[in-house]
Amino acid sequence: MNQSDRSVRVRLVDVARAAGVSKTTVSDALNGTGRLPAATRDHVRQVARSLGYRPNATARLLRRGHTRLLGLAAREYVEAPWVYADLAYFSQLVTATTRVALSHGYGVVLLPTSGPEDCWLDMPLDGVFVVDPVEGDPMVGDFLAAGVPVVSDRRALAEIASGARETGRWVDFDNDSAVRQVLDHLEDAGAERIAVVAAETTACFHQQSVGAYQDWCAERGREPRLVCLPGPGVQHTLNAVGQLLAAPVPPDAIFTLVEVSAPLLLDMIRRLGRSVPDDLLLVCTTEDPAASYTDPPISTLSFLPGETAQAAVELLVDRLEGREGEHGRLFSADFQIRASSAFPGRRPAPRIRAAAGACGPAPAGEPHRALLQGQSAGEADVVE
Amino acid sequence: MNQSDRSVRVRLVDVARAAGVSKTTVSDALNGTGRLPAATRDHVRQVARSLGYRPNATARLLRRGHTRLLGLAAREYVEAPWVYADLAYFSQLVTATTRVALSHGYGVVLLPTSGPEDCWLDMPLDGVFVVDPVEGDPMVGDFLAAGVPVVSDRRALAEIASGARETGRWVDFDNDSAVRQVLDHLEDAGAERIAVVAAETTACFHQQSVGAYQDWCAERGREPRLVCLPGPGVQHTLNAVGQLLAAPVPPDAIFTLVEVSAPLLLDMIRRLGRSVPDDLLLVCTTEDPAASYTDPPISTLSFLPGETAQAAVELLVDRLEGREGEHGRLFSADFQIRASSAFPGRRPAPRIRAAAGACGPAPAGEPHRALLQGQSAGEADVVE
DNA sequence: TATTCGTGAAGGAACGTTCCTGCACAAGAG
DNA sequence: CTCTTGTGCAGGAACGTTCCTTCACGAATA
Repeated sequence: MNQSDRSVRVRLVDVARAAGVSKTTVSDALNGTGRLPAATRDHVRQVARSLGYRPNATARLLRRGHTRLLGLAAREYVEAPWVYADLAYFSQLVTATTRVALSHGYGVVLLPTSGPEDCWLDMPLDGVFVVDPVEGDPMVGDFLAAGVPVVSDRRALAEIASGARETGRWVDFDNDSAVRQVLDHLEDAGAERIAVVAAETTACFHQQSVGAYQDWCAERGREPRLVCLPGPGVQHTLNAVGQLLAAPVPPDAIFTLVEVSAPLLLDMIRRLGRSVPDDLLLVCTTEDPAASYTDPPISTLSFLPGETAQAAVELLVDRLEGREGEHGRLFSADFQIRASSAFPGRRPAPRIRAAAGACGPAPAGEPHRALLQGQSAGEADVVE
Repeated sequence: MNQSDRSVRVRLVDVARAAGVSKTTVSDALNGTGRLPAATRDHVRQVARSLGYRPNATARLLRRGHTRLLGLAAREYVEAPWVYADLAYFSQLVTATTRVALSHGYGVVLLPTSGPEDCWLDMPLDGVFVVDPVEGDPMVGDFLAAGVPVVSDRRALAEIASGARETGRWVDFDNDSAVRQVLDHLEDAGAERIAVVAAETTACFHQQSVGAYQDWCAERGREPRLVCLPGPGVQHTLNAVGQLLAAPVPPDAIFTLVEVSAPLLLDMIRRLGRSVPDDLLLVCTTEDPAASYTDPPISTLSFLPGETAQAAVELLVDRLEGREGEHGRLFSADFQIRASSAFPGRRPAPRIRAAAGACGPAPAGEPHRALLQGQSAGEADVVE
């Protein structure tokens, strides 16, 4: 957009002059507004076309007061920018966000996760979706202070800037309940030494999940078998599993909290001389549909990036367009039980299963009550 | 950005009034421009901070004349929007585009692939990267006509709007050469019945690749064994492979042109009673690093989404910032030969291998000459 | 004939910045 | 004392739209 371009670019007034009308008339003719006879409208349109006129988006935006642009930031790996494209969760989240935003007439801008302070404020955004914000996230604070509506996927961190005019919206998952659901299932299936593979990040998701695992073990007097990966990449995960299986008393179930190619993990386990599900039960946290096509099919825990993104965008758009809807939405993870997590020939004990999908803005505290109840009492909604 | 917001939002003039100076002074103080003593500058800055002033991005953009926003559109599945997030190629391309753009100070807007005519022109973009444009792509034409620089990943389609002031830039791959490289390799390894799994799309990439395969077969008097998938998804690919292997005289090598989870494919082939590479050689077009961790590791053909995106963005940014650099760049695909594509105990014949990586704006026509030469003569650059 | 009414179109003020121009004043040079 | 030079700041014109207000004019009505 340099000097030569600028001078050659045809503007609204140029069309007006060429058509022998005022710029108001041109604007009205092109936008379908105002009171104009069809003849004038057509004439102006034809002149505009022949001159190759294209409205300047920025000027229009300035006048209209909104940009119809939503920001999307993935904050999890702010400090050590892992290539989050490798994670199906993120790429599905990005795609879904874009699709839903577009269906509401909004474009999506991928935001920098780092950079000069405040640099994100230079972008003309109507609203922002911050994925996995960090503690006291400055980005969230900045946007709220600037009056830009924010939706984040962590309820606890949504309302950072307490003095701001804006108040953050949120979409969240009940991680604790999800992890317990998987662990309970493995326990019911007969597993006695459940190992967990997690990542060594400060991300809310991992912290909460690992915490839930440790609590669950403590409640039962079991020793946690936890491996935390120092970084991303297939190799680390394979190493971790190898290490687990090489122990004197190896685990009889593995639950991965990091995204890994499920078929590859299965192949790897076989190469180490174990068989799923005969020697080892397996549950993977993954969004990769390949997991259901292996032999045996692998049980998966999904955090529904599509649904999350859809809810987030809708929350944001409602706010932007003045519809005062709900302020947040709590989801349950989707646990798909497949052959990889049941010892053959052994029938799992009946168990309560929390309903998957949205469950509304439930009150905080004891989010996994249903599961605990199911464990002690065993009423209603018995699955299988 | 409704009425209440608008009235409450603090503008440059508000700061000026509060600080008792003119808006020029405020602007200069905040931007570090003009001739101002430190005292004034600090005072203004403090007042601005205390009022919570945030500059309006749109107004600034309008005045400055550029938005520092780049558009990114994936056109391949315009008509039938396949969920391209499932394809590692696309998600890596998106990530790389974003990363490189940000490193140059540009944000990236994900563009709609369909929608009301011209709707993409409503976004305030400095330039656009159109991935896999269709024949006579209106999006490319519109942007060029509007004076927005475009870079696309198909050389042939880059310069659609012949009358436009702008002329498209491009990044491209030598598909023909890549496909022949793989086929030659398989032939050298001893394969006699090479089957290809492709997708039934109008995308340039598939058309060219399938064409290259058919030509290659014709040159040798071989019968092509081609399966075209009717849609995306794991299931179709698995079905196709199953169908191929169920033939009376099954292929002894499979080359997939569609993205599929390589470990899953391997698992699937084993379940059908075949062994890689003993009964069947395998080469997969994929960007998934998991392919190199299986047993045996799988040979892959990669179209280097990261490098492509980087080159595209740099081409675009050079143009935007007035640096008249190269007009396009031709890449070679990266063929990684691993154990899955060599019959054990058989040593492949020596072969010429084209250098991977950028090879500059080579003249069009007979792009695979090097390979053909290598086949007949066999000079220089022998690999292995 | 005077008054209303609807239609077609023009003029110009916003939107909130940036930046060019110019004024007042003080200090130094002649 | 006058002329230059430099500093510190203010005024206001852009940027290219949209949209509110006004106005002219012909037709229908009182």
